[in-house]
Amino acid sequence: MNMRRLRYFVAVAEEENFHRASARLHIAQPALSRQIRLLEEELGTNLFLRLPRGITLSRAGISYLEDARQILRLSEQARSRAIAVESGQLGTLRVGFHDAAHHYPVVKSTFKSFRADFPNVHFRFISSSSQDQFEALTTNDIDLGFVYGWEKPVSGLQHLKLADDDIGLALSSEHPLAVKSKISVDDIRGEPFLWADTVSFRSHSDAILRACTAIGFNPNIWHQGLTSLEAMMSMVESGMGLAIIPNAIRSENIVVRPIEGLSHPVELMLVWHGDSDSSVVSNFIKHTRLAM
Amino acid sequence: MNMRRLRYFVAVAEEENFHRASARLHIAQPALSRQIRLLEEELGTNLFLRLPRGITLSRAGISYLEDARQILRLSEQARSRAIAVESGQLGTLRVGFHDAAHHYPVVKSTFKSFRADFPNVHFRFISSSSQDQFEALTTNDIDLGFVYGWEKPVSGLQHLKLADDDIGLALSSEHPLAVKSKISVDDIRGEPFLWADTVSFRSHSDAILRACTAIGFNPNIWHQGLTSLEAMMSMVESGMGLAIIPNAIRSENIVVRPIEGLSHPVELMLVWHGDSDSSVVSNFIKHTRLAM
DNA sequence: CGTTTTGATGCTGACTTGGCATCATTTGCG
DNA sequence: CGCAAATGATGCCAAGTCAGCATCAAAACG
Repeated sequence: MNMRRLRYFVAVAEEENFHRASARLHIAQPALSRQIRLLEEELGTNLFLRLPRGITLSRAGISYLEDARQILRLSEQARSRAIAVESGQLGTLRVGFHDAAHHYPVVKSTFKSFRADFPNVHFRFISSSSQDQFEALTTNDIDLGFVYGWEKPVSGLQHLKLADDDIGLALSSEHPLAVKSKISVDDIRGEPFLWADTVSFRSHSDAILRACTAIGFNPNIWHQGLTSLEAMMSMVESGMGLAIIPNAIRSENIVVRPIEGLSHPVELMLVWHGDSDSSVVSNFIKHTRLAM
Repeated sequence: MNMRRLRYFVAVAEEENFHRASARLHIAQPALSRQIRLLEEELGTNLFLRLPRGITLSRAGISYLEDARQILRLSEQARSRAIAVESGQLGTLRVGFHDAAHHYPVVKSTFKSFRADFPNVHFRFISSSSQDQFEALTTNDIDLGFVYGWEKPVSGLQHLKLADDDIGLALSSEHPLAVKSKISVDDIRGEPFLWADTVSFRSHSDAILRACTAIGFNPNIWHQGLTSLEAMMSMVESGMGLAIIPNAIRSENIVVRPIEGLSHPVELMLVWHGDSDSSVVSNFIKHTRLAM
């Protein structure tokens, strides 16, 4: 079966005349006559009724005309869609997200700018830890990852640093210490602390604890097991205790203050697979660079 | 664009391997390799990523695969539908109906039998007078007509007589005359009569009037302008008067009795266009003959 | 380091398609 | 009525398309 035959058939069906159709198709009439006959033989049924003068669509032809038009439409659509996908105008991006990423303005502006230029690209968002994202990138389960922490990407992955940050003390804005612009370790010795779940935040929470003990501060961990930044902040706001979180994390009724001597640098990075030559991905990376 | 290429593409995409796909398609591997390249050139985009070892679908390829499958499915469907239409298994029949036709059992049994054998044939029913049906048949606006009356079909139309009938007197079963099995003209002289609308029933009502006067009966037309048999019968049942209708017309609480000497033969006919060689139409006619 | 796997390329013959000339039939016009 | 126009069909040939075969190139495997 040849698409050309379908095009020819549609032309003849529309003109109900071989000569006019052949002119429209820029081929000679006998060629057209034959192609229609071949199409009919291929289908095993007549598409036209041969009247003493001229032709008309048969019942089978009427049915086939509808389908032929749809096939041609679909065929053209298939081509343009493939090209749109190729050029990155159309498609789906699977993006891994560390929850903290949403607190950095560069993320919002990147998506805003990308969406303005590529409205037909769909996103699939996958919230997961940085380690899981490295994993997912190498197994090609996601196309891009917004990774947060201090881990360096594994080999074969490329990355772009989006933001630098360090940790500080989160406390309710009604807390007496909120008035101070810089907190010393002595200020918070004995204060009750909220602590992240050691499974969800893995080495992250360990590293923070190590940084604290390094400056001679042993936090009084009052409540623990919080599995998200949102949960942590909600508890801080309720006055359940203080928490150590990245400085950029903002929430109503909460202030974050640096702690003298305490440092645990963290980075927000966009990470992707090195040998992916996909236009959607590289377009996204380009927009991220522009949005910084 | 060639459907074959789409089939080849789907095979390669499914196998992700030229050799296996070529075996499945019963062609040599180089031929397949080239057809895929030609398809890619035709589309203007790569469908596969050439990896150092083997191939994978590109993003464009994934998109195109979906569309290619649909095109192939549709193409096969188009063919089988055309053949089904050709053989009369599928399609639409436009059938003209004189309202009286529904009172003859042969109509019901014809449709029942036809529907059992051809469940995929759709009907479009068009209620219209016999004259309008002859017209519609010649202009190919309907495929079949259930025509009622005494008019002979115009030339170029073929017909099959389904039922013979004659006219009689319709009266409420509570009417004193209902006990008589045969009515004489003297019985009904002076009785109030319901009469059909002379426009809707045209020459039909004239002819009946002529038949009445021919036997010296001048009906006392009390109410007139009824445009359907249903309306007429409803009025008869209400005791508004008597009516002259075909004997076969039956309704609850109404009896129809022959009138001595009065005759106006009417026929129910199936009429169709002589040079239509459509299978659906001829199948329907065959079933009608069987149902008689 | 040779063998296997996997895709690409060059060449040739067979099939497909289009153009040209021509035919057959019907219709319309003087 | 007879001739021209309209309309589709057929025969033949050249150009294009496609498949098979042999072969190459690169990478992986043992």
